[in-house]
Amino acid sequence: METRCENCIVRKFNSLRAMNKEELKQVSDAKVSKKFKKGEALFEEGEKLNGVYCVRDGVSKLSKLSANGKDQIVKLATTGEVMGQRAVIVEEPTNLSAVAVNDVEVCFVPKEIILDSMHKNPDFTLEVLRHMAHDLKEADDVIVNMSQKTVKQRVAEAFLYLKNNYGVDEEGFLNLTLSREDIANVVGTATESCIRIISEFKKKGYLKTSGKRIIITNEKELQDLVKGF
Amino acid sequence: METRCENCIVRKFNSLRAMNKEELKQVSDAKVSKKFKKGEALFEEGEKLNGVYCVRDGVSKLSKLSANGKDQIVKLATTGEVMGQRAVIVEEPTNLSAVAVNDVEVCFVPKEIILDSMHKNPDFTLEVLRHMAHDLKEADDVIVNMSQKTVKQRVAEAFLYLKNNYGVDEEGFLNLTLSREDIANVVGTATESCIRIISEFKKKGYLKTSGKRIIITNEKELQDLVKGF
DNA sequence: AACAAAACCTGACAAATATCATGTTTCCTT
DNA sequence: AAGGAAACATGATATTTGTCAGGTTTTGTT
Repeated sequence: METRCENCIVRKFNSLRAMNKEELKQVSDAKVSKKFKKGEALFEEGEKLNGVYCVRDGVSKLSKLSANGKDQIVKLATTGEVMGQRAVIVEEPTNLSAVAVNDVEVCFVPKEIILDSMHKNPDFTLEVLRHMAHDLKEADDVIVNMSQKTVKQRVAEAFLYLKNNYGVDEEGFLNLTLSREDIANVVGTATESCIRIISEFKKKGYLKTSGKRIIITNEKELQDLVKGF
Repeated sequence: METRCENCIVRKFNSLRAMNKEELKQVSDAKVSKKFKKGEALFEEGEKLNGVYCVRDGVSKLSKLSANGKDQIVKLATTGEVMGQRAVIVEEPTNLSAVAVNDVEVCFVPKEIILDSMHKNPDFTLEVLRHMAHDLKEADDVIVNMSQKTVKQRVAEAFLYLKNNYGVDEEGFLNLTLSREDIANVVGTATESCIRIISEFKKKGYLKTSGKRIIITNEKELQDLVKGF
Protein backbone atom coordinates (compact mmCIF):
# COMPACT_ATOMS: atom_id res chain seq x y z
CA MET A 1 0.00 0.00 0.00
CA GLU A 2 1.19 3.49 -0.88
CA THR A 3 2.36 5.36 2.17
CA ARG A 4 3.96 8.48 0.69
CA CYS A 5 1.53 11.38 0.33
CA GLU A 6 3.40 12.56 -2.75
CA ASN A 7 2.10 9.54 -4.60
CA CYS A 8 -1.30 9.21 -2.98
CA ILE A 9 -4.17 9.36 -5.45
CA VAL A 10 -6.65 10.35 -2.78
CA ARG A 11 -4.91 13.69 -2.51
CA LYS A 12 -5.95 14.61 -6.06
CA PHE A 13 -9.47 15.17 -4.84
CA ASN A 14 -8.80 17.50 -1.95
CA SER A 15 -7.01 20.70 -1.16
CA LEU A 16 -3.71 18.94 -0.53
CA ARG A 17 -3.19 18.86 -4.26
CA ALA A 18 -2.16 22.51 -4.06
CA MET A 19 0.78 21.69 -1.82
CA ASN A 20 4.30 21.77 -3.18
CA LYS A 21 6.86 18.99 -2.90
CA GLU A 22 8.42 20.09 0.36
CA GLU A 23 5.08 20.58 2.02
CA LEU A 24 3.92 17.18 0.95
CA LYS A 25 7.08 15.66 2.32
CA GLN A 26 6.37 17.29 5.66
CA VAL A 27 2.83 15.98 5.65
CA SER A 28 4.00 12.56 4.68
CA ASP A 29 6.56 12.41 7.46
CA ALA A 30 4.14 13.61 10.12
CA LYS A 31 0.94 11.84 9.15
CA VAL A 32 -0.36 8.84 11.03
CA SER A 33 -2.57 6.23 9.42
CA LYS A 34 -5.60 5.22 11.49
CA LYS A 35 -8.32 2.65 11.02
CA PHE A 36 -11.83 2.66 12.41
CA LYS A 37 -14.40 -0.11 12.36
CA LYS A 38 -17.99 0.47 11.30
CA GLY A 39 -19.73 2.35 14.07
CA GLU A 40 -16.60 3.69 15.75
CA ALA A 41 -16.20 7.41 16.34
CA LEU A 42 -13.26 9.25 14.79
CA PHE A 43 -14.00 12.27 16.92
CA GLU A 44 -16.82 13.74 18.97
CA GLU A 45 -18.60 17.09 18.92
CA GLY A 46 -16.90 19.50 21.29
CA GLU A 47 -13.52 17.80 21.07
CA LYS A 48 -10.41 19.79 20.25
CA LEU A 49 -8.89 18.42 17.09
CA ASN A 50 -5.14 18.27 16.82
CA GLY A 51 -5.22 17.76 13.11
CA VAL A 52 -7.28 16.92 10.09
CA TYR A 53 -8.44 13.55 8.80
CA CYS A 54 -7.85 12.76 5.16
CA VAL A 55 -10.11 9.89 4.13
CA ARG A 56 -8.29 7.12 2.31
CA ASP A 57 -11.13 4.66 2.28
CA GLY A 58 -14.65 4.28 3.63
CA VAL A 59 -17.40 6.71 4.53
CA SER A 60 -18.04 8.66 7.73
CA LYS A 61 -21.11 10.53 8.86
CA LEU A 62 -20.62 14.02 10.23
CA SER A 63 -23.37 14.79 12.67
CA LYS A 64 -24.48 17.18 15.36
CA LEU A 65 -26.57 16.37 18.39
CA SER A 66 -29.74 18.42 18.70
CA ALA A 67 -31.38 19.55 21.92
CA ASN A 68 -34.00 16.79 21.69
CA GLY A 69 -31.33 14.11 21.65
CA LYS A 70 -31.40 13.25 17.99
CA ASP A 71 -28.39 13.24 15.72
CA GLN A 72 -28.63 15.30 12.59
CA ILE A 73 -26.29 14.09 9.88
CA VAL A 74 -24.95 17.16 8.15
CA LYS A 75 -22.65 15.53 5.62
CA LEU A 76 -21.21 12.21 4.50
CA ALA A 77 -17.43 12.31 4.02
CA THR A 78 -15.93 9.98 1.45
CA THR A 79 -12.58 8.92 0.04
CA GLY A 80 -10.57 12.02 -0.84
CA GLU A 81 -12.35 14.36 1.52
CA VAL A 82 -10.77 16.05 4.49
CA MET A 83 -12.56 16.15 7.84
CA GLY A 84 -11.90 18.54 10.67
CA GLN A 85 -10.55 21.34 8.50
CA ARG A 86 -13.03 23.88 9.74
CA ALA A 87 -12.25 23.36 13.40
CA VAL A 88 -8.49 23.46 12.77
CA ILE A 89 -8.71 26.70 10.81
CA VAL A 90 -10.70 28.62 13.39
CA GLU A 91 -8.88 26.85 16.24
CA GLU A 92 -12.08 25.98 18.04
CA PRO A 93 -13.50 22.67 19.25
CA THR A 94 -15.23 20.87 16.42
CA ASN A 95 -18.96 21.39 16.06
CA LEU A 96 -19.50 17.95 14.54
CA SER A 97 -18.99 14.30 15.44
CA ALA A 98 -17.57 11.85 12.93
CA VAL A 99 -18.62 8.20 13.00
CA ALA A 100 -17.58 5.47 10.57
CA VAL A 101 -20.49 4.25 8.43
CA ASN A 102 -18.42 1.35 7.19
CA ASP A 103 -14.79 0.43 7.85
CA VAL A 104 -12.76 3.59 7.42
CA GLU A 105 -9.09 4.31 6.89
CA VAL A 106 -7.76 7.82 7.29
CA CYS A 107 -4.49 9.70 7.43
CA PHE A 108 -4.30 11.98 10.41
CA VAL A 109 -2.28 15.12 9.67
CA PRO A 110 -1.20 17.30 12.64
CA LYS A 111 -2.67 20.76 12.52
CA GLU A 112 0.68 22.56 12.79
CA ILE A 113 1.60 21.38 9.33
CA ILE A 114 -1.68 22.53 7.86
CA LEU A 115 -1.62 25.92 9.55
CA ASP A 116 2.01 26.43 8.62
CA SER A 117 1.31 25.80 4.95
CA MET A 118 -1.62 28.16 5.08
CA HIS A 119 0.57 30.99 6.21
CA LYS A 120 3.20 30.31 3.60
CA ASN A 121 1.46 29.01 0.53
CA PRO A 122 -1.42 31.16 -0.76
CA ASP A 123 -2.27 28.61 -3.43
CA PHE A 124 -2.94 26.03 -0.76
CA THR A 125 -4.98 28.43 1.35
CA LEU A 126 -6.97 29.44 -1.70
CA GLU A 127 -7.60 25.82 -2.55
CA VAL A 128 -8.88 25.15 0.97
CA LEU A 129 -11.00 28.26 0.66
CA ARG A 130 -12.52 26.99 -2.58
CA HIS A 131 -13.44 23.71 -0.97
CA MET A 132 -15.00 25.47 1.97
CA ALA A 133 -16.90 27.79 -0.35
CA HIS A 134 -18.26 24.71 -2.04
CA ASP A 135 -19.29 23.15 1.27
CA LEU A 136 -21.02 26.38 2.23
CA LYS A 137 -23.06 26.39 -0.94
CA GLU A 138 -24.08 22.82 -0.31
CA ALA A 139 -25.07 23.73 3.23
CA ASP A 140 -27.26 26.55 1.88
CA ASP A 141 -28.95 24.07 -0.41
CA VAL A 142 -29.57 21.71 2.48
CA ILE A 143 -31.16 24.52 4.47
CA VAL A 144 -33.56 25.27 1.65
CA ASN A 145 -34.38 21.60 1.18
CA MET A 146 -35.01 21.09 4.87
CA SER A 147 -37.41 23.95 5.16
CA GLN A 148 -39.19 23.81 1.83
CA LYS A 149 -39.41 20.16 0.88
CA THR A 150 -41.58 17.45 2.37
CA VAL A 151 -40.08 14.47 4.16
CA LYS A 152 -41.08 12.28 1.24
CA GLN A 153 -39.19 14.49 -1.20
CA ARG A 154 -36.15 14.53 1.02
CA VAL A 155 -36.10 10.75 1.34
CA ALA A 156 -36.37 10.40 -2.43
CA GLU A 157 -33.54 12.88 -2.82
CA ALA A 158 -31.39 10.95 -0.36
CA PHE A 159 -31.61 7.79 -2.45
CA LEU A 160 -30.76 9.68 -5.62
CA TYR A 161 -27.84 11.23 -3.82
CA LEU A 162 -26.58 7.83 -2.72
CA LYS A 163 -26.82 6.50 -6.24
CA ASN A 164 -25.10 9.50 -7.82
CA ASN A 165 -22.30 9.72 -5.30
CA TYR A 166 -21.56 6.10 -4.47
CA GLY A 167 -23.01 4.25 -7.43
CA VAL A 168 -24.47 0.76 -7.62
CA ASP A 169 -23.00 -2.73 -7.83
CA GLU A 170 -23.44 -5.27 -10.66
CA GLU A 171 -26.86 -6.25 -9.40
CA GLY A 172 -27.98 -2.66 -9.11
CA PHE A 173 -27.81 -2.38 -5.33
CA LEU A 174 -26.66 0.95 -3.90
CA ASN A 175 -22.99 0.65 -2.97
CA LEU A 176 -23.44 2.60 0.22
CA THR A 177 -25.94 1.00 2.58
CA LEU A 178 -27.29 3.17 5.36
CA SER A 179 -29.58 2.01 8.15
CA ARG A 180 -33.11 3.39 8.16
CA GLU A 181 -32.15 5.38 11.22
CA ASP A 182 -29.20 6.96 9.43
CA ILE A 183 -31.35 7.89 6.46
CA ALA A 184 -33.86 9.42 8.87
CA ASN A 185 -31.04 11.41 10.46
CA VAL A 186 -29.82 12.66 7.11
CA VAL A 187 -33.30 13.68 6.10
CA GLY A 188 -34.25 15.06 9.49
CA THR A 189 -37.27 12.96 10.35
CA ALA A 190 -38.39 10.21 12.71
CA THR A 191 -37.11 6.72 11.93
CA GLU A 192 -40.68 5.38 11.70
CA SER A 193 -41.66 8.03 9.19
CA CYS A 194 -38.63 7.15 7.11
CA ILE A 195 -39.46 3.43 7.18
CA ARG A 196 -43.04 4.15 6.24
CA ILE A 197 -41.97 6.18 3.23
CA ILE A 198 -39.54 3.50 2.09
CA SER A 199 -42.39 0.95 2.33
CA GLU A 200 -44.54 3.24 0.24
CA PHE A 201 -41.78 3.58 -2.37
CA LYS A 202 -41.50 -0.20 -2.47
CA LYS A 203 -45.26 -0.59 -2.99
CA LYS A 204 -45.19 1.95 -5.79
CA GLY A 205 -42.28 0.15 -7.43
CA TYR A 206 -39.70 2.91 -7.02
CA LEU A 207 -37.44 0.74 -4.86
CA LYS A 208 -36.68 -2.90 -4.21
CA THR A 209 -34.97 -4.20 -1.12
CA SER A 210 -33.11 -7.30 -0.07
CA GLY A 211 -32.28 -7.15 3.61
CA LYS A 212 -31.01 -3.64 4.09
CA ARG A 213 -29.64 -3.40 0.57
CA ILE A 214 -31.63 -1.25 -1.80
CA ILE A 215 -32.13 -1.01 -5.57
CA ILE A 216 -33.65 2.04 -7.19
CA THR A 217 -36.08 0.59 -9.72
CA ASN A 218 -37.69 3.80 -10.94
CA GLU A 219 -35.29 6.70 -10.85
CA LYS A 220 -37.49 8.92 -12.99
CA GLU A 221 -40.41 8.79 -10.56
CA LEU A 222 -38.14 9.66 -7.66
CA GLN A 223 -36.76 12.63 -9.60
CA ASP A 224 -40.24 13.85 -10.43
CA LEU A 225 -41.25 13.54 -6.82
CA VAL A 226 -38.30 15.68 -5.75
CA LYS A 227 -39.23 18.30 -8.34
CA GLY A 228 -42.74 18.40 -6.94
CA PHE A 229 -44.85 16.53 -9.49
CA MET B 1 -18.43 60.93 5.07
CA GLU B 2 -15.28 58.83 5.01
CA THR B 3 -14.51 57.64 1.52
CA ARG B 4 -11.04 56.13 1.88
CA CYS B 5 -11.10 52.43 2.74
CA GLU B 6 -7.90 52.86 4.73
CA ASN B 7 -9.87 54.81 7.30
CA CYS B 8 -13.17 52.99 7.12
CA ILE B 9 -14.28 51.54 10.44
CA VAL B 10 -16.57 49.04 8.79
CA ARG B 11 -13.52 47.24 7.46
CA LYS B 12 -12.44 46.30 10.97
CA PHE B 13 -15.21 43.75 11.11
CA ASN B 14 -14.49 41.88 7.91
CA SER B 15 -11.68 40.16 6.11
CA LEU B 16 -10.44 43.38 4.52
CA ARG B 17 -8.72 44.17 7.79
CA ALA B 18 -6.00 41.73 6.77
CA MET B 19 -5.09 43.78 3.72
CA ASN B 20 -1.94 45.84 3.65
CA LYS B 21 -1.70 49.53 2.79
CA GLU B 22 -1.13 49.12 -0.93
CA GLU B 23 -3.94 46.66 -1.27
CA LEU B 24 -6.31 48.94 0.56
CA LYS B 25 -5.32 51.78 -1.68
CA GLN B 26 -6.18 49.67 -4.70
CA VAL B 27 -9.53 48.77 -3.21
CA SER B 28 -10.22 52.33 -2.32
CA ASP B 29 -9.44 53.58 -5.81
CA ALA B 30 -11.53 50.94 -7.51
CA LYS B 31 -14.54 50.73 -5.22
CA VAL B 32 -17.89 52.25 -6.08
CA SER B 33 -20.38 53.33 -3.45
CA LYS B 34 -23.95 52.21 -4.10
CA LYS B 35 -27.21 52.86 -2.35
CA PHE B 36 -30.33 50.73 -2.32
CA LYS B 37 -33.76 51.57 -1.00
CA LYS B 38 -35.67 49.20 1.23
CA GLY B 39 -36.95 46.36 -0.92
CA GLU B 40 -34.52 46.84 -3.79
CA ALA B 41 -32.38 43.94 -4.96
CA LEU B 42 -28.60 44.25 -4.83
CA PHE B 43 -28.25 41.12 -6.92
CA GLU B 44 -30.28 38.10 -7.94
CA GLU B 45 -29.72 34.38 -7.67
CA GLY B 46 -27.99 33.07 -10.79
CA GLU B 47 -26.35 36.40 -11.61
CA LYS B 48 -22.63 36.59 -12.26
CA LEU B 49 -21.11 38.92 -9.71
CA ASN B 50 -18.30 41.18 -10.85
CA GLY B 51 -17.27 41.97 -7.33
CA VAL B 52 -18.15 41.84 -3.67
CA TYR B 53 -20.42 44.08 -1.63
CA CYS B 54 -19.07 45.48 1.61
CA VAL B 55 -21.95 46.68 3.75
CA ARG B 56 -21.47 50.18 5.11
CA ASP B 57 -24.94 50.60 6.52
CA GLY B 58 -28.26 48.78 6.61
CA VAL B 59 -29.29 45.13 6.48
CA SER B 60 -29.85 42.84 3.51
CA LYS B 61 -31.51 39.47 3.36
CA LEU B 62 -29.72 36.71 1.46
CA SER B 63 -32.24 34.26 0.13
CA LYS B 64 -32.71 31.38 -2.25
CA LEU B 65 -35.83 30.53 -4.18
CA SER B 66 -37.16 27.03 -3.56
CA ALA B 67 -38.91 24.81 -6.09
CA ASN B 68 -42.31 25.63 -4.60
CA GLY B 69 -41.82 29.33 -5.20
CA LYS B 70 -41.01 30.41 -1.66
CA ASP B 71 -37.96 32.38 -0.67
CA GLN B 72 -35.83 30.91 2.06
CA ILE B 73 -33.76 33.52 3.84
CA VAL B 74 -30.40 31.93 4.57
CA LYS B 75 -28.67 34.85 6.26
CA LEU B 76 -29.03 38.51 7.19
CA ALA B 77 -26.00 40.60 6.23
CA THR B 78 -25.23 43.64 8.34
CA THR B 79 -22.80 46.54 8.55
CA GLY B 80 -19.27 45.22 8.23
CA GLU B 81 -20.16 42.04 6.41
CA VAL B 82 -19.15 41.22 2.89
CA MET B 83 -21.66 39.75 0.45
CA GLY B 84 -20.90 37.85 -2.70
CA GLN B 85 -17.52 36.55 -1.55
CA ARG B 86 -18.41 32.93 -2.09
CA ALA B 87 -19.47 33.39 -5.69
CA VAL B 88 -16.40 35.48 -6.51
CA ILE B 89 -14.02 32.92 -5.02
CA VAL B 90 -15.38 29.93 -6.89
CA GLU B 91 -16.08 32.09 -9.97
CA GLU B 92 -19.60 30.81 -10.34
CA PRO B 93 -22.94 32.60 -10.55
CA THR B 94 -24.20 33.43 -7.07
CA ASN B 95 -26.55 30.95 -5.44
CA LEU B 96 -28.31 33.64 -3.41
CA SER B 97 -30.28 36.82 -3.98
CA ALA B 98 -29.66 39.91 -1.86
CA VAL B 99 -32.49 42.31 -1.08
CA ALA B 100 -32.34 45.40 1.12
CA VAL B 101 -34.39 45.00 4.31
CA ASN B 102 -34.00 48.70 5.06
CA ASP B 103 -32.07 51.40 3.24
CA VAL B 104 -28.65 50.00 2.48
CA GLU B 105 -25.33 51.53 1.55
CA VAL B 106 -22.54 49.35 0.23
CA CYS B 107 -19.13 49.63 -1.34
CA PHE B 108 -18.81 47.52 -4.46
CA VAL B 109 -15.29 46.15 -4.91
CA PRO B 110 -14.38 44.64 -8.31
CA LYS B 111 -13.48 40.99 -8.09
CA GLU B 112 -10.10 41.36 -9.80
CA ILE B 113 -8.78 43.24 -6.79
CA ILE B 114 -10.04 40.61 -4.37
CA LEU B 115 -8.73 37.68 -6.39
CA ASP B 116 -5.42 39.40 -6.92
CA SER B 117 -4.92 39.93 -3.21
CA MET B 118 -5.85 36.32 -2.54
CA HIS B 119 -3.06 35.10 -4.74
CA LYS B 120 -0.52 37.44 -3.23
CA ASN B 121 -1.40 37.87 0.42
CA PRO B 122 -1.87 34.64 2.40
CA ASP B 123 -2.94 36.58 5.49
CA PHE B 124 -5.85 38.02 3.60
CA THR B 125 -6.82 34.67 2.12
CA LEU B 126 -6.62 33.08 5.54
CA GLU B 127 -8.79 35.79 7.00
CA VAL B 128 -11.41 35.23 4.31
CA LEU B 129 -11.14 31.53 5.02
CA ARG B 130 -11.78 32.09 8.70
CA HIS B 131 -14.89 34.09 7.95
CA MET B 132 -16.15 31.43 5.61
CA ALA B 133 -15.42 28.73 8.18
CA HIS B 134 -17.54 30.70 10.61
CA ASP B 135 -20.37 31.00 8.11
CA LEU B 136 -20.20 27.28 7.47
CA LYS B 137 -20.56 26.50 11.15
CA GLU B 138 -23.55 28.78 11.38
CA ALA B 139 -25.06 27.07 8.36
CA ASP B 140 -24.62 23.69 10.07
CA ASP B 141 -26.43 25.04 13.10
CA VAL B 142 -29.27 26.28 10.94
CA ILE B 143 -29.59 22.84 9.34
CA VAL B 144 -29.94 21.22 12.74
CA ASN B 145 -32.44 23.82 13.91
CA MET B 146 -34.52 23.44 10.78
CA SER B 147 -34.82 19.73 11.07
CA GLN B 148 -35.00 19.22 14.81
CA LYS B 149 -36.87 22.20 16.20
CA THR B 150 -40.54 23.04 15.92
CA VAL B 151 -41.74 26.12 14.10
CA LYS B 152 -42.62 27.69 17.44
CA GLN B 153 -39.09 27.18 18.73
CA ARG B 154 -37.61 28.60 15.57
CA VAL B 155 -39.78 31.70 15.73
CA ALA B 156 -38.80 32.23 19.36
CA GLU B 157 -35.17 31.82 18.38
CA ALA B 158 -35.54 34.34 15.58
CA PHE B 159 -36.68 37.04 17.99
CA LEU B 160 -33.83 36.30 20.37
CA TYR B 161 -31.45 36.47 17.44
CA LEU B 162 -32.79 39.86 16.40
CA LYS B 163 -32.41 41.18 19.91
CA ASN B 164 -28.88 39.84 20.36
CA ASN B 165 -27.60 40.98 16.99
CA TYR B 166 -29.37 44.27 16.41
CA GLY B 167 -30.37 45.30 19.91
CA VAL B 168 -33.32 47.37 21.06
CA ASP B 169 -34.09 51.09 21.16
CA GLU B 170 -34.79 53.23 24.25
CA GLU B 171 -38.35 51.98 24.47
CA GLY B 172 -37.30 48.37 24.13
CA PHE B 173 -38.41 47.83 20.55
CA LEU B 174 -36.23 45.59 18.40
CA ASN B 175 -34.02 47.78 16.24
CA LEU B 176 -34.43 45.58 13.21
CA THR B 177 -38.05 45.26 12.15
CA LEU B 178 -38.89 42.44 9.79
CA SER B 179 -42.24 41.82 8.18
CA ARG B 180 -44.12 38.70 9.26
CA GLU B 181 -43.44 37.28 5.86
CA ASP B 182 -39.70 37.81 6.23
CA ILE B 183 -39.70 36.16 9.64
CA ALA B 184 -41.61 33.24 8.14
CA ASN B 185 -38.99 33.01 5.39
CA VAL B 186 -36.15 33.02 7.88
CA VAL B 187 -37.81 30.34 9.95
CA GLY B 188 -39.00 28.32 6.99
CA THR B 189 -42.73 28.27 7.56
CA ALA B 190 -45.96 29.65 6.13
CA THR B 191 -46.65 33.33 6.81
CA GLU B 192 -49.97 32.48 8.47
CA SER B 193 -48.32 30.01 10.83
CA CYS B 194 -45.79 32.65 11.76
CA ILE B 195 -48.49 35.24 12.47
CA ARG B 196 -50.43 32.74 14.56
CA ILE B 197 -47.39 31.98 16.68
CA ILE B 198 -46.66 35.68 17.19
CA SER B 199 -50.27 36.14 18.31
CA GLU B 200 -49.86 33.29 20.75
CA PHE B 201 -46.66 34.82 22.11
CA LYS B 202 -48.49 38.10 22.59
CA LYS B 203 -51.33 36.37 24.46
CA LYS B 204 -48.83 34.60 26.69
CA GLY B 205 -47.06 37.88 27.40
CA TYR B 206 -43.76 37.02 25.73
CA LEU B 207 -44.07 39.82 23.20
CA LYS B 208 -45.75 43.17 22.78
CA THR B 209 -46.31 44.88 19.47
CA SER B 210 -47.02 48.35 18.22
CA GLY B 211 -47.66 48.29 14.52
CA LYS B 212 -44.93 46.09 13.16
CA ARG B 213 -42.51 47.04 15.88
CA ILE B 214 -41.93 44.40 18.53
CA ILE B 215 -40.81 44.32 22.16
CA ILE B 216 -39.66 41.12 23.83
CA THR B 217 -41.33 41.23 27.23
CA ASN B 218 -40.32 37.81 28.53
CA GLU B 219 -36.95 36.76 27.21
CA LYS B 220 -36.57 33.92 29.70
CA GLU B 221 -39.72 32.15 28.53
CA LEU B 222 -38.61 32.41 24.93
CA GLN B 223 -35.23 30.96 25.83
CA ASP B 224 -36.85 28.08 27.72
CA LEU B 225 -39.09 27.40 24.79
CA VAL B 226 -36.11 27.17 22.45
CA LYS B 227 -34.39 24.77 24.85
CA GLY B 228 -37.48 22.59 24.80
CA PHE B 229 -39.16 23.21 28.15
C1' DA C 1 -58.38 63.15 3.64
C1' DA C 2 -59.40 59.43 0.44
C1' DC C 3 -58.05 55.59 -1.66
C1' DA C 4 -55.69 51.51 -2.86
C1' DA C 5 -52.38 48.27 -1.83
C1' DA C 6 -50.00 45.79 1.21
C1' DA C 7 -49.57 43.78 5.49
C1' DC C 8 -51.68 41.64 9.22
C1' DC C 9 -54.98 38.52 11.46
C1' DT C 10 -58.26 34.61 12.41
C1' DG C 11 -61.12 30.54 11.63
C1' DA C 12 -62.01 26.13 9.58
C1' DC C 13 -60.19 22.45 7.69
C1' DA C 14 -56.85 19.20 5.43
C1' DA C 15 -52.51 17.20 5.12
C1' DA C 16 -48.18 15.88 6.90
C1' DT C 17 -45.59 14.14 10.49
C1' DA C 18 -44.47 12.48 15.20
C1' DT C 19 -45.33 9.39 18.81
C1' DC C 20 -46.46 5.20 21.12
C1' DA C 21 -47.24 0.49 21.13
C1' DT C 22 -46.40 -3.86 19.44
C1' DG C 23 -44.98 -7.43 16.36
C1' DT C 24 -41.66 -9.34 12.94
C1' DT C 25 -37.35 -10.02 10.72
C1' DT C 26 -32.44 -9.88 10.45
C1' DC C 27 -28.04 -10.19 12.24
C1' DC C 28 -24.53 -11.12 15.52
C1' DT C 29 -22.50 -13.79 19.22
C1' DT C 30 -21.67 -17.78 21.49
C1' DA D 1 -27.95 -23.78 15.71
C1' DA D 2 -29.98 -21.06 19.54
C1' DG D 3 -30.74 -16.94 21.80
C1' DG D 4 -30.90 -12.23 22.19
C1' DA D 5 -30.27 -7.68 20.51
C1' DA D 6 -30.85 -4.59 17.03
C1' DA D 7 -33.08 -3.21 13.08
C1' DC D 8 -37.19 -3.12 10.53
C1' DA D 9 -42.16 -2.75 10.03
C1' DT D 10 -47.04 -1.32 10.74
C1' DG D 11 -51.27 0.32 13.06
C1' DA D 12 -53.64 3.71 15.85
C1' DT D 13 -53.64 8.14 17.35
C1' DA D 14 -52.23 12.88 18.57
C1' DT D 15 -49.92 16.92 17.22
C1' DT D 16 -48.10 20.10 14.20
C1' DT D 17 -48.27 22.65 10.26
C1' DG D 18 -50.09 24.20 5.81
C1' DT D 19 -53.83 25.91 2.97
C1' DC D 20 -57.79 28.45 1.73
C1' DA D 21 -60.94 31.93 2.56
C1' DG D 22 -62.38 35.80 4.51
C1' DG D 23 -61.78 39.55 7.37
C1' DT D 24 -59.31 44.07 9.55
C1' DT D 25 -55.63 47.24 10.08
C1' DT D 26 -51.74 49.79 8.56
C1' DT D 27 -49.16 52.27 5.21
C1' DG D 28 -48.06 54.92 1.42
C1' DT D 29 -49.60 57.82 -2.36
C1' DT D 30 -52.17 61.18 -4.62
